[in-house]
Amino acid sequence: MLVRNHQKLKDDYFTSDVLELAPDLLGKILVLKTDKTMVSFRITETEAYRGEEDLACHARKGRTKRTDPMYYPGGILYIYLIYGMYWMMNIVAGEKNIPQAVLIRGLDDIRGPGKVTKTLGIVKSFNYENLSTSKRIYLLDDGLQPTYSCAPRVGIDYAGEHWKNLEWRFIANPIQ
DNA sequence: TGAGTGATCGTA
DNA sequence: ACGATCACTCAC
Repeated sequence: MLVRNHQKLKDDYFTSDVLELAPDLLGKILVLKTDKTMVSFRITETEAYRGEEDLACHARKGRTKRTDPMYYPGGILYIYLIYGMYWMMNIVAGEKNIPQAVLIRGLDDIRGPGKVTKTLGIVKSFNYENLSTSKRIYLLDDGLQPTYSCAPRVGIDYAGEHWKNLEWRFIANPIQ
């Protein structure tokens, strides 16, 4: 059996542009620790939200209390509630003051961003959590880079034709 | 196909 | 202060 080197992903990795980071996160291993348990899943689906000019991005209205995490340097989490029911988990990307984030839409056999957070127990308290220094959540790279396909982003009809049609959703092909 | 649910933000 | 909006899911 091939033994791979599991490398924890650090700050620098996350400051690249969201259009590089979002597809690159496919295949990375998300690790979540509680007092007694540790679970891990591979990331299988992501979506990119890119700056104030992106009319699908929350930051299109500028920096507010809600969008504040996106203006941090890449590597922290941006967590928010949608439809009154579902927590969404995003990994902030890019340099400081450039609001970009990657929505985690799927892990292994978990499809849908609401199910992802429900399964992992991700709630508002994970907002601003730093993936490089956190003891309870971080990412590992074991070198696997799945091939993937692209598609338009979901649930952003309000963003207008241009932004709606961009294929900024990345779906990993099943791992052999 | 539409009900459920509540934080957020624009308009006052 | 109120009301519209919303990176969703599940049951019909």
